[in-house]
Parts: sequence; C-alpha cells; structure tokens
Amino acid sequence: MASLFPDIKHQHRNCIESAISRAFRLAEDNGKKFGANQVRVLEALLQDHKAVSAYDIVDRINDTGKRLQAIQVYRALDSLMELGLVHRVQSANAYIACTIEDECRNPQLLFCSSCKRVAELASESISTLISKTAKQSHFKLEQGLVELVGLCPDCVDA
Amino acid sequence: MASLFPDIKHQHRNCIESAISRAFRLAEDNGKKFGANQVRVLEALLQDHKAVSAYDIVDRINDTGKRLQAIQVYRALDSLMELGLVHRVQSANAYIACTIEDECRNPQLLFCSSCKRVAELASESISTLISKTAKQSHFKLEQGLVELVGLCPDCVDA
DNA sequence: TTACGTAATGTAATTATATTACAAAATTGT
DNA sequence: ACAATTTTGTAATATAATTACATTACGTAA
Repeated sequence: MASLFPDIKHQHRNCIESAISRAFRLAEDNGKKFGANQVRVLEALLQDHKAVSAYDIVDRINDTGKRLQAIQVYRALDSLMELGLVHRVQSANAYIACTIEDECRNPQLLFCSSCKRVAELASESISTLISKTAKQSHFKLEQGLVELVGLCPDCVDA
Repeated sequence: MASLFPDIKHQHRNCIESAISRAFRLAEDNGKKFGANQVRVLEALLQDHKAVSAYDIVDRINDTGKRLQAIQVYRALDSLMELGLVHRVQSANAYIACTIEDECRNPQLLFCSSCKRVAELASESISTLISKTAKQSHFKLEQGLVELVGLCPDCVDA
C-alpha cells in the first residue's frame, strides 16, 4: 500500500488549484457564500499538508495583502469546516485542508507528531464500528473523532 | 446493555474513595510520588463524572484550603495522566478522572455535549482496528485517540 | 429607486487554555 | 552533613478562542 502521506516532491500547485476550484463548486452546490476571507484562509492552509494553528494562518495571511484578525480567520474556518473543506486536528489545536475529493465530514486523521503532516482516511470499517458502539451504548452520536497520533513513514525512517 | 454512564443517584462517595486508594496503590507500584497536589487535583476531578477544565479545577481547589496556580494543576494532571488515572478530553479541552479499575492508557471516551459527562470504554475491537489501520499505513502509532461526541442516554430522553 | 431587514465583515477588547523561566524547598544518594 | 536531583512555588507570558458591537454589503418589497 502506498503511503497516505503526500510525496514530499509532489506537484503541490495542483493540490491547491484543484482544492480551490472544488471549494467554489461545493459552496455553490450548498448555496453558501464563498467570500474573500474563506478563500484566503483556505489558500493559507493549502500551502502545505501540515496541521496549522489558527494564529499561524493569521500570520501567513498578514504577510501578504490586507490584514485579518483572529476572529475573521476563525469565522472562515468555521464555514470551511461546515463545507467539509477543512478539518480540525484536535490533538494539535490546529487545522488542515481536506484532501479527499468527495463529501468529507468525519474522516480519521493520521497526525505525525514529528513533521506535523496529516493524512486523511475515510475507513468504512472504522466509522461503522464507531456507529455500532454508539448504538450499543444508547448514545446519540454527533461526531466520531478518530485521530492516530504518531510518526509518519518518512519520519520513522529518518 | 446497561448505560455506561453512571447512574445519577449512585453512591458517589464510593467512587471517590476507591479511586483515591487505587491511585495510591498505583503510584506506589510505579515508584512514583503521589504528592498533596496530585491528591487535591484528583479529588477535585472526582467531585463528579463530568469533563472539567484545568481552570475549573484551579477554582474548585482554591475554594478550599491553600491556593494553587494553573501550572501546578497542569503538572499534577500530567503526572496523573502518566499513571492513567486521568484522561484528557480533547474535544472539550478538559479532563476526567478514570473510572476503569485496571491499567488504562488509551480508552475510548463518550462525551455528552449536553451534560458534559464522560463514559469510558476499553473496546478491544476498536483498539485492534486502530492498530491494524496504523500498521497498514506504515504509521508508528503513539496514541489512538477516539472520542464519541454526542448525547448520553439521559440527555437524549430529556 | 429607495428604504428596510438580514447576513457578512470589520474592529477592539477580553476570556480561556497552556507554558516558560526561574526561585525555593524537599528528597535522595553518598 | 553535603551535593545532586527532583518537586513545588511564584510570576509572567504565550497561545487559542470568543464576546460585543460597529460597519458594510445584499436581497427584497414598497
């Protein structure tokens, strides 16, 4: 099985472009507005595949063009997360641009504690097991949070 | 299946006593010190089965007796987590006293977003599936974080 | 078109969560 | 008793997220 983590030398420009155009499509489909702030935040996240804190996003944005405040970034993150275009990495208080093509609401994240990169999984077997567990416990599941924290293949080898 | 969530009217004093005595035993077994601050933090957490923020712990402690600062509470939480006596609820930036009798390092948490209570699970099938997934991805797993966020049976009914 | 209601954006300030840095006291090994 | 190490105490700061309210943009009905 190929690594879920993006090749270090992949054509990253393509990621960015396809993610942005996908974002516009998705927002349109959902009748949501996709304003300048959302675009800037998403672009900032797409600069790499690492988990980025909200304030790092603020910094990235404020390095270029019109400055934004934290609250504006948080608002954009919220709407992007609603669309499933961004995920929160709970174990790092950070955020990541989604890399999965289709509707993505509750992925499993593999977070490398060394290089901070994040890979996404949408494992049927995991989400099924989670749902089943919730049902058994008479628990009304709203979100099934699954994060694997550890070392990605590149960092293990190194 | 009975609810994993503690009965609202259970004999809570018993929980506290058994958890504290278990804590002393465990610390002794591991050759770790179990000082006054650890005891006070654990007692503060044991006042109920809810997820409690670090600063709420600070407040609970400072309502009675010698005052502690945030950093002291965080230090105590760290050592308690090392012993497996306390777990962090990532999705709530909060902490919970462990309710499982034996060694407990990586439980699955059921967190009720309404009443803030937390139930613990130690599901073999989940942890096995997580490990398998990590292995398949050539990912060196350090921690498998699983949190089910939603409504507990009591809050669903209400 | 204008006037009105609603939603999105902007600005300032504050609250919540967690850590760094260093001093003082307690503990351990010799 | 003494030095080395660990734990605890105190102050300050860093990081993360939200509240409150003003302003602007946007749809829509008169």
